[in-house]
Amino acid sequence: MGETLITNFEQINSELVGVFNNVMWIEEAALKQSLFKDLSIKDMHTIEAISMYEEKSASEVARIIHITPSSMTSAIDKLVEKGYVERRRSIQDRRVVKLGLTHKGRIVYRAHQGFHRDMARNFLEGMSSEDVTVVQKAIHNLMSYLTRLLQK
Amino acid sequence: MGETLITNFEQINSELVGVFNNVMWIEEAALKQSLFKDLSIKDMHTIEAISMYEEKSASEVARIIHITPSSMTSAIDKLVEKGYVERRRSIQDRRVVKLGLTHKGRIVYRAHQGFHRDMARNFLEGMSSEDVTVVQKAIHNLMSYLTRLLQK
DNA sequence: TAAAAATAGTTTGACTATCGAAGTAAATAA
DNA sequence: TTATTTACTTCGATAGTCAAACTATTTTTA
Repeated sequence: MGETLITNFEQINSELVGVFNNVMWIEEAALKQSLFKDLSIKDMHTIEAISMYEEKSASEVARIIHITPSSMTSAIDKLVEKGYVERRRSIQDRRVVKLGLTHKGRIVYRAHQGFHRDMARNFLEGMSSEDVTVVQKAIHNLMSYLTRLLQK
Repeated sequence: MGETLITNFEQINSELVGVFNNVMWIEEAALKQSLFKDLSIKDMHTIEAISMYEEKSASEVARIIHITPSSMTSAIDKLVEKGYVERRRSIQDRRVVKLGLTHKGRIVYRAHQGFHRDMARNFLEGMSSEDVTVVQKAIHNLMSYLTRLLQK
């Protein structure tokens, strides 16, 4: 590895760390400045995991965001109270609670998607289509590395 | 934008979100499997912010990780008790608390740096030096977008 | 098919991280 | 010298998390 490459690696490494260490906090701060001040970034991730179309059960959502079912219960309690989420008992299996977004929940979901898109757009700023393919490979590399770690 | 490019954008967007939503959790899980089970990912970020060489005050570290000075006090209390961090009163200004890593703190700091490097290496896997430059630009785009948001 | 086991979610109690407000000690300005 | 500001700490309140025990329902099994 030449000196320039090493320098590149160091810079990429340190900016990657910078992004990871700040992105959550920035998302939280953006929420607090928005119309949805009553949501934390964790609430937002719950709403994101519930998502728009497929119905999910409480425990499925808990698994996605890595909290226990009991924590899920109290998280959902608050989101229901604030009017973002609906609880419905499943008809097929009456033990199961199906979660869905209310109108207000859908609005904030879409707004948050917009935030993510802005981030992705800025990520790819000024890239040719060949460049985009390279970046796509990189982010895919990273995601599959993390998935691999997750499975261990 | 052609259809392929749109598809690329969607995939990059969704993997980017996937990375952000999972990386903290994976770092936490990796810590729990390591020799340093008594550290949370937030403890690790505190240690990271204290860093190896330059002495930093308690309030500087608090600013870096976005917590209040009072939260910093109790975070440091625990890291001191567990033997990762040292408190020293500044001689120049005896109100100031300078923070430093102990031997054990330095070991875990280096281990965590290794974790980051592995991530960066996987991110760049199979890339030519031209590709690396492209990826470097992308991650730099993202970091400066976030920095811009942060300043607002 | 009746009883036992498993599953989905909730409640409870304990613990931890966080904050803001008030307090202390030291430095700086008036 | 006194008043103000600064750096940190203490205190009390609040929110998120978990594990264990519990309820209701479904599935298995004897």
